[in-house]
Amino acid sequence: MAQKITRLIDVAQHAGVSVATVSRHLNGHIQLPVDTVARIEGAIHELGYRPNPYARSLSRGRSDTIGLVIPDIANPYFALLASAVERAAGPHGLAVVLCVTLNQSEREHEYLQRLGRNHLDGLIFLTNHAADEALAKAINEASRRVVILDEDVKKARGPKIFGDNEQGGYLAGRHLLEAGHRRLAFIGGPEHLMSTQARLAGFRRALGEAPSAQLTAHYFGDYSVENGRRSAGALLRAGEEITAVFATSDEIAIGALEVFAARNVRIPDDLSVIGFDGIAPFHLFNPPLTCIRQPVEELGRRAVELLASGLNGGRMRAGAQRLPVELVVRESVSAPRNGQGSGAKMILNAEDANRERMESK
Amino acid sequence: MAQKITRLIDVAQHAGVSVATVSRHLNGHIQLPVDTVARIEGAIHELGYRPNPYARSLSRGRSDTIGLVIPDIANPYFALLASAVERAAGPHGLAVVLCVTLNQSEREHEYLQRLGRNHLDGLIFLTNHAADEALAKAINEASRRVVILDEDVKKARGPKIFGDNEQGGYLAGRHLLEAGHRRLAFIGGPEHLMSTQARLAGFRRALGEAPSAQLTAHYFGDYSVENGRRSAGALLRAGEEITAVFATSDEIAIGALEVFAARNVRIPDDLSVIGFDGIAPFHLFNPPLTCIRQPVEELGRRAVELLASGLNGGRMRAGAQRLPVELVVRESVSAPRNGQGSGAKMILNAEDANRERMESK
DNA sequence: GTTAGCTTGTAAAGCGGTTTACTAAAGCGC
DNA sequence: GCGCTTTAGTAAACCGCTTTACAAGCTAAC
Repeated sequence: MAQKITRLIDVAQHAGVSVATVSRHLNGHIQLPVDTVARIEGAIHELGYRPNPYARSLSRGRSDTIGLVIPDIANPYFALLASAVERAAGPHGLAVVLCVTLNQSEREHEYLQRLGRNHLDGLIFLTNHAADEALAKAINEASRRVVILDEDVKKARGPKIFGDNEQGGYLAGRHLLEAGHRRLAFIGGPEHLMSTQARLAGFRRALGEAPSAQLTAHYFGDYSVENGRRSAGALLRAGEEITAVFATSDEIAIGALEVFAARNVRIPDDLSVIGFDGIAPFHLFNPPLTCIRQPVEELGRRAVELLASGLNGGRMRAGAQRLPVELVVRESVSAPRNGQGSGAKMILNAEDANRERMESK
Repeated sequence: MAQKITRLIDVAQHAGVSVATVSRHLNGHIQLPVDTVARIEGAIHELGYRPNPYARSLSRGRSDTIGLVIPDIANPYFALLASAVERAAGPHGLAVVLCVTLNQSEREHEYLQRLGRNHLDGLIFLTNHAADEALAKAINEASRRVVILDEDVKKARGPKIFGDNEQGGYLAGRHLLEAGHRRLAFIGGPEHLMSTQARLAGFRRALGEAPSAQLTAHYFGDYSVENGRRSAGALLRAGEEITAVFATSDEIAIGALEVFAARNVRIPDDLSVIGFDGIAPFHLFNPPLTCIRQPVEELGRRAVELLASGLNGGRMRAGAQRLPVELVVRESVSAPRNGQGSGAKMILNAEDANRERMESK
């Protein structure tokens, strides 16, 4: 119980050498005769020595620790990313600490500062809020040690890893078009985010390929269930004759589907829906949700590889890598009912409209 | 760029006092005249000083950091728990580091060792694998600083916080019984885990209240999708005339539902299903899944409060606290087909979805 | 006036490592 | 045997902060 914690000096004494010798041996800075090595290793094993990470970090001025900056670990998308990062970091001898920001730029700056003070060796940076010049500036000052992941930080230089949002939007649009839809709605994340813009751009590119297709409505908001609900509600209220919706995140899709279910909008008979991200168990939904799947684990892995190579003095070439996304066809997209008609409009009766009004306060 | 990082000594010099004075002021160990305080605070602010956490930890012999030991952060259940722990820890001045074990006892011991070496001040310990005497022993040696969460470690003393698994099993069983089921199956986690045993015991207690009810089959395995698939497959293959299944985790339920869907087993017409945990978006499943919901966030919060009080020398009374679980009625349970009262089936789609929305706020 | 007790501070010894500067001993060519 | 280079190893400074031991200056009590 009251046993003393083994220190380097204990190992040294036990092995009959000095602490410096043990330290340099441990860090591979010296080549020792086999019997000395044996004595040292023996002592370490016998005493159960483990270096004190705080002392080590203090002394070396680096910690072999990277921070994973994310908005929210409760979100399964980020959780999966975190898991991938964790697993990828180990083999590089890097520990990772979770830096949850709740999307507050104050906290983001805080972690950037930790990087600046060398309390963290590198950062994998994922932020979800609108452009922030100060943030970009802070990132650029540390550029060799941060990789931007999943969502762009405008004006920040340095390496970035994204899913191919534009292509994802395009695939979603084309799939809907091929099913025969011509009046489409887009429920996006925050309007000025790269991910939203790229998904929208890709979606528009697809629509451009069918002369009669039009983006009848679009909505923006957080990547949240609440935004999904609100936007879906607004969409129904607007009464546009929309036959298909592109919900650009798992959370948005879930919120929208809740509202559609509550209003008895049948998917896909009344309305086709396609999602984005594809982390939630959509294959068991009613109906199974067609969506664009992001390569979440690959994103995390790549970010670590890139950062690790940068920390080892490797050249991290600035600029974005876009990893391919994938269309997962399930059952939430079918041909529009009357070629043009929308069930959505019809089912919105006076009572629903009233409730809408109440809720929107 | 090449600016030096501000150290305590810089602050001291700038304020015209010694480092000890600044340090003691910062740690509240001294009461200084207002003008001295003003000079110190001014210097700190002006120089943008932040203490080096490694130096601080090294010097104080503690880190104000607790470890959250969990099997897998990619699992939404654990992710939600982690999120709650994170949020609860902040106000106590505690940082939390994620200790992902992948259920390997080697890693669990590693983190326990870190605790023993004072690299971590406390541990919230969640393990999912079968009993391990050595683990219990290691935990007992540090008992004042670890709280066991969610799953028991047998023979470990000290504070423990669980959902009320037995009551959850009971509620599930009673609900199924009330719907008229008499031949039931149980798909559990690892057989010797407390959570599995308690859920099974509760389930059996409920069945005991209906003379003709019997637990026709039970399966054990990991809390994994794969186990859900395998057990559901075995269940169908066995050909028992089972009318209802209790799937004891989100993952198991998902795996089982996949198999049922693939085999065209209609839920609830052919088979009623009730789940456990209730983190996944089951309200949008086909059909919406009835389940027992665990108070995940409350579990995390309580664990932190308990640990924090223990670290402050408070008395952590040993023994388990069991937080109440909740039955969430949806549509995956109905009367058995050739049983009586099939008219009781609910068709409350809209209303149910609405309630979901209210609840999730 | 001397002793005692605050108040406001200081100097310096850790905490447990890493690393630089240096030495003693051995190896080697001639 | 002599100078020169390796090899094997040491002592001590240092990383940035906390904390102990102590001192000077001032007030109050005896």
